[in-house]
Amino acid sequence: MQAGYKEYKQLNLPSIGQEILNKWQENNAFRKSIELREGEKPFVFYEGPPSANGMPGIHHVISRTLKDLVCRYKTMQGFHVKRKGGWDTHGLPVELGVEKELGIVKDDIGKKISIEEYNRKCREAVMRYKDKWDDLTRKMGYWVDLNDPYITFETKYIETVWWLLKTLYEKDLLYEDVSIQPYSPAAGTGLSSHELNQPGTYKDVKDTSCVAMFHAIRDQESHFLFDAAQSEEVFFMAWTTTPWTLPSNLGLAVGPNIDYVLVKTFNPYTHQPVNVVLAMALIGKYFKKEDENLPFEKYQATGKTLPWKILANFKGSELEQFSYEQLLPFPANKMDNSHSFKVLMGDFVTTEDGTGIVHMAPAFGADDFQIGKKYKIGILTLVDKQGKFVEGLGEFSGRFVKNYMDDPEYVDVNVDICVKLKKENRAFKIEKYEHSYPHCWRTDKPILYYPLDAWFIRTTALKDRMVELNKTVNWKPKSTGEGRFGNWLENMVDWNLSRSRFWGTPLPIWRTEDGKEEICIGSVDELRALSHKADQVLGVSNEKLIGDEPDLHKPYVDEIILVSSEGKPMKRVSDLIDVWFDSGAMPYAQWHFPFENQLTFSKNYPADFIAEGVDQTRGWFYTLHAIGSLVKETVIESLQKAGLPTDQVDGRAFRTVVSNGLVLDKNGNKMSKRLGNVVDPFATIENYGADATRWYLITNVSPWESMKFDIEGIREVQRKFFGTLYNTYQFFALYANVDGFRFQEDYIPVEQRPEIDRWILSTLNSLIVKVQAYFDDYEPTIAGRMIEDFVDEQLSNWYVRLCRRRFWKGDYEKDKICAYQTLYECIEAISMLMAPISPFFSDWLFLNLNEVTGKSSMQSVHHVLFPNPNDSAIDLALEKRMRLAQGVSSMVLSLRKKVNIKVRQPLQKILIPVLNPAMKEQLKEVEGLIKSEVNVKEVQYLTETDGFIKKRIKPNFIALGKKLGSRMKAVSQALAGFSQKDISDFEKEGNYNLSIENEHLILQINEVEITSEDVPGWTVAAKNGLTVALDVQVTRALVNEGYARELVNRIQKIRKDNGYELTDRILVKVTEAATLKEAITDFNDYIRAEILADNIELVPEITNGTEIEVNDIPLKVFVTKKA
RNA sequence: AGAUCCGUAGCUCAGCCUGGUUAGAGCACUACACUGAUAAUGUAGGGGUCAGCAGUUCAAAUCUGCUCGGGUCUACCA
Repeated sequence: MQAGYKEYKQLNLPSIGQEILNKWQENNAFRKSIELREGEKPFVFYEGPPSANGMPGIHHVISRTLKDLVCRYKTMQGFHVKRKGGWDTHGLPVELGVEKELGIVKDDIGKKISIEEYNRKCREAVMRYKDKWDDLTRKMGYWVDLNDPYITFETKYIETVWWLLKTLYEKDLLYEDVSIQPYSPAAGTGLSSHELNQPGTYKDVKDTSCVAMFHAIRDQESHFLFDAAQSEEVFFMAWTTTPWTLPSNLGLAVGPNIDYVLVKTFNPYTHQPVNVVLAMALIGKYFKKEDENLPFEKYQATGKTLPWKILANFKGSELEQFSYEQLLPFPANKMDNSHSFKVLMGDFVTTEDGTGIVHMAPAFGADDFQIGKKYKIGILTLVDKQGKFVEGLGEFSGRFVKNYMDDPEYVDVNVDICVKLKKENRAFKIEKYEHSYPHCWRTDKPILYYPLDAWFIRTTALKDRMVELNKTVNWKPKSTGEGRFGNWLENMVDWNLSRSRFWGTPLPIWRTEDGKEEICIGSVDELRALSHKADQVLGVSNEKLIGDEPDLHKPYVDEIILVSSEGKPMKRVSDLIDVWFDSGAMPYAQWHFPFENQLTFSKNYPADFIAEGVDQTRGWFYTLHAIGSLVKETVIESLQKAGLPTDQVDGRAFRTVVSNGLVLDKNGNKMSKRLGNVVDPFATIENYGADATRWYLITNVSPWESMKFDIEGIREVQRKFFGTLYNTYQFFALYANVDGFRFQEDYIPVEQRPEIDRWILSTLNSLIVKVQAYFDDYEPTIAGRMIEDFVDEQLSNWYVRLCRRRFWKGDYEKDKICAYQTLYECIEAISMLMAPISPFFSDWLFLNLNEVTGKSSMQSVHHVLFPNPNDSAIDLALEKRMRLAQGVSSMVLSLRKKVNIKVRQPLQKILIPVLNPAMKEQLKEVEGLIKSEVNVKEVQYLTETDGFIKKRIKPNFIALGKKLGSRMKAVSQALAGFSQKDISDFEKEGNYNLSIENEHLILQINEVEITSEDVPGWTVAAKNGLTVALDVQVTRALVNEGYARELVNRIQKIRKDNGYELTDRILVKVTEAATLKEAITDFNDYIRAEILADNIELVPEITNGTEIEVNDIPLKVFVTKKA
């Protein structure tokens, strides 16, 4: 234990952070905080694994602060809160980073670099910034166990993932299918729907769109068109924003119930007469009303007018199976299929855009594919997986359909296709069209829809369960769960698991070449047994691939050959799985469940709490939730087998989820490296400390709202909150050291302490109630703001200010000890209340106190239990009347200001009109505080009988509103016209008869509000129904007292300037000044007591004294320390 | 294009759910004061058509509808 409280020169938050960090390290504070709660009720938290292949940013600080504060709070509440860290290590971000670094593209893998080598690079790259992350974790005070994290690339982790996959496979929830999927040519892989739903994937782009003209073929069915046109030039018009799909066109879809027209007109580009078919509703998009039926013979190529005329009307259904000529025939898209190039019926066709006729390229659109299948029109995939046209497409062969390679010389092939169509009289309108289009979340390149074989999880089969379970999840904010997440679940599609990449968890499915037999492997043992069998049956050599510590990654797993029941070799399908499955599997895989740690798992499932950014709504939150819902039964079975309880398992992976918002820069722009407005979290913590940073991030806005990050805000928090609290501590330490207060005396019961002590303790306990409630409700922002208000407004600006004298005046006896005990308790409680948010400063504060008093046996504030409110200390009436005192004081100070009388000048009295005895009682209790605070000698209460008060009456709108309705206005007016006598009659009777618009009304006294407004003849201030008048008369005695206090003040300043100790006694000489002599004589005792002088000597002349002024009177004083 | 959240002082935010008559706080700015907590503090001042319009109501920042502006999300819209 230390002798005295540490005192400091100034507040230095970063160095406090450093100091406490060292202390934590020495004491293993984090580990101990968990060990201390061993055996207590667990509170389960899951850490969403970050990927360490990028630098951490300030937005990571906010979500981690949030996680940390909840875990610290729950620990302080007595829960056992384990916090296992984790790393997300697979997936596209890593692979693309490595490709960039090595200067290769996907196609080079396996050619220029072996897969083995490539994956080794990925494994290295993924932990590239691990040190930085660990450093940030430490410095920001995020307590998470980094010694034993789960790592998604480890064999054990993958084994659990495989177990999950096998579970799904066996339930027929994992299947393979061909479908049109979002595909990223730049990344070389398909994407899942939730990858497509990452923020920012949809971007507005300007594409060349084109209305193409498909030449109709005259036959038995279609001849009426040609007859109506009296021409062979009849075209179907179809609009596309992706002209590159036109060579793959195999059909045109129309809405069966949509009205179409045949229009005679000219091609605006070639000026040839043409007849076109389009939806009637869309005529206006291509033709002007005033051009209708203009004489065709007057049409001029250069003219602004385009004559047109409707020749025929018909429904879409009448066009079924009409044939047309292939638009862009090439060797590569020659079709020998009688079903191709026909007009088809499509219910999805609308007349909102385009022409009402939809061009169908089954390879590149899901709708197209479906319809195409139905009508057997075939499929043309004329684009390869790199995104370029295949051979056999003439001048377009080998060209990228979009600029996937970042080629500055790239010429848009879409434009060239349009130009070709234009020249061939096959384009009616070509224009730039702006629309939003999905882009790959990693490469930022446009995706395309592409036919792929892929493995899917049948999430839709469990949709209802997922929706139901979601309703029982506590979402913060609620709207994210109901809206964003709820809608997402409602519109769920099956989860596309396949990724054709290299660095990821391989899909553990092996099959024979003919595809007849297939097996899903669910554990390493199973793989080992089967490969051993294959060694024997097939004579292959799997042995070396699957030793004690097998690497389950590519290329090794691909080399393992298994054997089917018929003795045929089975090879692994080439797919890897979506990296999001890895992270969604963490509740199980982090414990290597069910292979090990069943007990630990059962105690840590599901999570009570998780928190990440909103961007994870459709990412991690979804995959956790989906997997939890899908494997519920299997988890229960496994636990039962292990003889463990299962009542915790209901399919939810988490019970409460907090999604925090984006961090924007101070102007509200998204932070991005490109804009250079990213905030470096290390520098911020370095300069301002983690405490101020965390406090700012939490208290500025609710976590789920996007926050505008402004460094000024941290500065303000530092000054306003931490500065004030530091000052309060410093004040306490200063005097407690003088008096040797170490909380050794008997505890003085609260009810025996002075009013003001009882008040601050009551306020403190009320604060504890509220802070607990808000923390419990995951509303740390409000909790923090309340602590702030208490520290600034109540503790520092009222309690300490009013009690200052109690700490430095008088002997060390009961009142003083009360003051010390009270202030100590407040500071100590604050250190605990704020500990979850600002862990360093709070611990520093706690330890500074506790190292002297030894009140707590704990080594850290994070080991103690969170304060519980002492209900008996709460006295709401007291809190209320103190607010009254604060109000009165504030008004008196403002009156003093108005008449320019400084507070140091004592005044005789204030007058307060009281409307009832209760009010007077309330005020009387706090009278002493008011008097000393505003430096007046007495408080005089004016009652009605004094005849001084002028009252004002107004309706109590809430009470009267319902009763009066529309007569409210009239009553309000009537009351405004009340005389003083009317009001006092009303008060006397308790009710009043009012006649409004020939109607009699009886108003009750509680239906109006009566306040005092004025004390005639006095300067008054009024606020919230309270009025105060100040007696501004300054008598001679008061003037002298003012002088005395002024003199005391000057001499105190000299004491301080001379650097005397608080307890030093002094000798004082003062030059004689006529004006002051009386004051010094009359208030001699007072002055000496204040300045700790035995005597004040009045002398004619001082040669080497200090010159001072007392109320503009110059004089000299000479102060020396008494030997 | 739809869904959703948001729009209150120069800035950051309360208040809105549950309507009630002078719309608050902090920061910033200006002036004055205070000074044994002093890189603090107090008092005063300027600064708001509560985005706009319409409706409901005796009464609207608050409830409803529409419009505008911003964010986020949804979308296989050809």
